[in-house]
Amino acid sequence: MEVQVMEPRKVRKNYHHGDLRAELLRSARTLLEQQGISVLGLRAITRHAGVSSAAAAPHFGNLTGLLSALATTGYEELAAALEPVLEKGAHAAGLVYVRFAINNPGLFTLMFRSDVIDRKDPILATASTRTSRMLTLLIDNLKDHPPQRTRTGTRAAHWGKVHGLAVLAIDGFLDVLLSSQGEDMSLEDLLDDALR
Amino acid sequence: MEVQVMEPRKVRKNYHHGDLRAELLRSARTLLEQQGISVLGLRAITRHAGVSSAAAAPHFGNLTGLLSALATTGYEELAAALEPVLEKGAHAAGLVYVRFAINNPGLFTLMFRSDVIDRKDPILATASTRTSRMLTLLIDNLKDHPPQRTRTGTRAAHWGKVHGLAVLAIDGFLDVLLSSQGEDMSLEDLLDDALR
DNA sequence: GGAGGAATCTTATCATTGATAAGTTTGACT
DNA sequence: AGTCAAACTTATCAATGATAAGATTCCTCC
Repeated sequence: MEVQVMEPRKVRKNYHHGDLRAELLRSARTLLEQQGISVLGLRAITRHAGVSSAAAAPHFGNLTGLLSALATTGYEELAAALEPVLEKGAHAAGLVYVRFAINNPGLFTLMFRSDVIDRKDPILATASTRTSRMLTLLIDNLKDHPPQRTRTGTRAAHWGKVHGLAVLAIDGFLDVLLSSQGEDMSLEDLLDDALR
Repeated sequence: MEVQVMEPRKVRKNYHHGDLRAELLRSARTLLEQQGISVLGLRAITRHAGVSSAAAAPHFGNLTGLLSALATTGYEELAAALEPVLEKGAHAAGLVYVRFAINNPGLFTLMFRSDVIDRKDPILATASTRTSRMLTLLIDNLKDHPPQRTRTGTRAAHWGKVHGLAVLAIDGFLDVLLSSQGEDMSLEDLLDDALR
């Protein structure tokens, strides 16, 4: 239906979009969440944005550049969502992490698809390490003292659990777990339980 | 270098390979582990097997069919690796799970790439559910009683942790965790610690 | 044992993709 | 106003997966 907020800046006749870079990222994200990662081609994105298929090159170079930029926004959003709960303990933070994944399954998946994004892209690398540093910081604030573990072990254990739950939730395996069991339990309750 | 064991059955002149189906799966797996999932095209696989690019169609239909069959062998191998430790507790089983992922990173990744495999393929679905049933069975045998959890919650928590560690290990994030910390610790030790 | 029929494999072709060179339009700066 | 660089389009290329048509081989039934 092309919900198009009438943009006040440029008239957008033919050439020169105004902020094509941002709109390409928007289009890509919409397509990503609506139709999945497999349709996320250069032509589909530019078509959705209403420009020619070569219009992305000046802004992103190639498809990998565009997807890397999109993944970068994902890491930034995740970090922003994590920040308010930094002091609230790992349980709350785990929920935020998994909820972000469930609410943005395409984007979250893209963030860990090293075959289509360029991890050596400096901007992406910065955002990525910032987010993971935030995560380890968060885990280190943990109240329940490590029983017999290395600090690194504790970090891996928690991040692993949270990340695994996120991935399994996106792939539908948690729903399978839920429906195979008789107990009618919401996914949210299951996560709350598993993250305890 | 094309290490080619002289096959005794068919002479393999031109037509009729003998067991092309198996060889295509072998070629695909080799390429997958050697060069990553992004080069796993129909043409690359058939080229590696020394046949024409249309030779896979009679056996697998299309690329998705081939990759689904390959993923199926992955689920079967994982189940076979898990079976001997079924009684040994969740710690040992977790190690087996993650080791399988680390030793077969491409295959393991493919097994959870729902965009390139067909989860509705009956054979794949059978192998997949068999493996996950084995996993839940294994977790249910757990010694450490669930503290305050639903059984489903315990299953999700354990599978999540193990799967998350596997994924993070493949993507190199655990190495980052290890190297950022001063403690020189092997990945194996880290996993052993985190899975406790 | 040979002949037909079906399955396997090849060749040729098509639509589609990402990349890129060359040309056109626009905005910015002097 | 005039110039120049950036943004955008058009046209084209090599490569991909799919598939139809043809060649080869295996297998079964007479």
